[in-house]
Amino acid sequence: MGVSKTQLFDTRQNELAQVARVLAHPARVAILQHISRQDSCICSDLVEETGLAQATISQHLAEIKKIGLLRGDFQGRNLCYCIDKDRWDEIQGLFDTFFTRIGQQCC
Amino acid sequence: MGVSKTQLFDTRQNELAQVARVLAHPARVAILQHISRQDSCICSDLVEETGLAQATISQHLAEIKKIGLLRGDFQGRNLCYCIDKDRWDEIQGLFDTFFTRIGQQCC
DNA sequence: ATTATATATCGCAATATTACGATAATAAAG
DNA sequence: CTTTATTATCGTAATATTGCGATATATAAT
Repeated sequence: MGVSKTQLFDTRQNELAQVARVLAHPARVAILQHISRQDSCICSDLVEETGLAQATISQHLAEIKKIGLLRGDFQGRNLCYCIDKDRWDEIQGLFDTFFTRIGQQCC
Repeated sequence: MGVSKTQLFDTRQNELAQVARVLAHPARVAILQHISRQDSCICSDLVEETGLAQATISQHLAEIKKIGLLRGDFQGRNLCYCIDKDRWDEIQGLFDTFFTRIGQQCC
């Protein structure tokens, strides 16, 4: 059929999967790294940086926004994005808990 | 077009994305959790556990194997999988580095 | 208000993923 | 060697993702 049967799984499993999906594309990994490297946040020389089209970058940004990781503010002409640190730490915690629990129980 | 342009990104970015992709489905998260919960490893009552078809579970297991996270041994009739702890720790490290670096630099 | 620049959205094509039934392959038991 | 139980693979259908050109929207400057 081809539809993910999310109803078979619990909230935590679905949430982790949803967040992992955002990191499951190298462009989105690169975008997050690039945004974080700028002292003050950054707009979209991401297009130059990555070599992807503007529409494509905008779509990837939308995916990252969906899980609450981005905040955008206009600075002059430019819309500058930065990472929402609280949400970032929260998600880091999600992964850390997942990895640590399984790592302890396993084998 | 619809092809991920992996050549635009570096090895680390692609590796993280590839690993994240495996975690990007709740069934695979659930499978990993379930395998880790068994003292000795587990075979496939995963089908019962999840409610997915046997072929589907087998496919998900293959995805998890691709990134080196599973080791399988026959015990009697049953093929019992367990998590490769070394690889698990390695991947935990990958995510931890990624999250920590970005978390420090950002904003 | 108009213009210039930046970003988002739409529509489409190509490819990838998810799921499952059917079937093949594998390993223990008889 | 044959049978039985378990897991893997194949083929296929439905849906999702990726990417981009074209276009719409939004903000700042004039």
